[in-house]
Amino acid sequence: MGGGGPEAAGELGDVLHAHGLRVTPQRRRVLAAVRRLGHATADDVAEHLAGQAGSAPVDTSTVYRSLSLLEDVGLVGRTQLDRRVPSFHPVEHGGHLHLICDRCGRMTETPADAAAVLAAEVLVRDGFVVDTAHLALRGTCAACRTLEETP
Amino acid sequence: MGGGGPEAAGELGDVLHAHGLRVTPQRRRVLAAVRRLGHATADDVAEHLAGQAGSAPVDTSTVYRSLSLLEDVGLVGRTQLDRRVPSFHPVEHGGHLHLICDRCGRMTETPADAAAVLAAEVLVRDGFVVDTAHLALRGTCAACRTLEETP
DNA sequence: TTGAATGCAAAAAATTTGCATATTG
DNA sequence: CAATATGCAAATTTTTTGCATTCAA
Repeated sequence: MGGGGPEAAGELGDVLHAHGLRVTPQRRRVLAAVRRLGHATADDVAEHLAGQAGSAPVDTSTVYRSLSLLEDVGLVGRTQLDRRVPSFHPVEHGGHLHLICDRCGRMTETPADAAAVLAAEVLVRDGFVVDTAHLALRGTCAACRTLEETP
Repeated sequence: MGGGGPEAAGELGDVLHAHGLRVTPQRRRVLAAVRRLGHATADDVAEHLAGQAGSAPVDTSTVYRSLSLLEDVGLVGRTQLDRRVPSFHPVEHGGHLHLICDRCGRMTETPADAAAVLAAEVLVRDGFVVDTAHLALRGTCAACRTLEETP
């Protein structure tokens, strides 16, 4: 059983379709790799796929192209975990961060993947799993900042 | 206004000293550039410095070395704003993040620079300045995770 | 069928490194 | 002075591109 799950494939198809793009085994495999690895560099993904017995490796250029494309459609995010190269991570749907302005009190939302790096870093450093779905950030919003800077 | 400010130079000296490193004009200028630009790629920094009349340009390799070093000592952070290359941004001092476990309620601290990326991203995307000094993250701590996974 | 996607190979970026020389502490 | 940092040039590593061929819709 298990492993992958049909809804994942369906989701990929839906999303790519919605953007007028095609579903190919390479794209499926690249996405699966990112999900499997949690967070991985382009090279990690390529290596992972190359190591899969029974399937042909996926060309580096295709890996890059797929990752960028998956990023475009919002299925993966890109961050800087390693100091050198960016790494990619699956974007879990559903969450937004809440931005709460301490001046005007207004609340805005921003995609949760902004916190992916933070979550990853805190996980590595402290073993703490951040609940990004319920993350509220306090600070100063753009409007209030403008007001402050032009008195 | 003012720009720059003497405390900045002092800070740089203190921090580098604390790490047994030397203060050089190049490092000072690279840091100043990052602070001036807000967020910039290595290339942006090099270009910015090259454009300063009266001072010699700083070699690319020195820019890279300085940025990495400044990152090591915590004065700048690195993120992936652009899709291609990482960008660097000044790290504002001041805090630790609070990690609050929803299971056991215990609070831990972790260096604030973990949130630098998040802050930079939210700033660019939403124009919202996150108050990282007062940032509390909720989630599950390492200890509780272990308990859950081995019932 | 038919345009989009892949693989391959080569090019373009980006980042790092070795070493002589200049500088900092 | 002694040790560290810079600049320069070359090497690596990472990412992108052009094009013929293959494949998904």
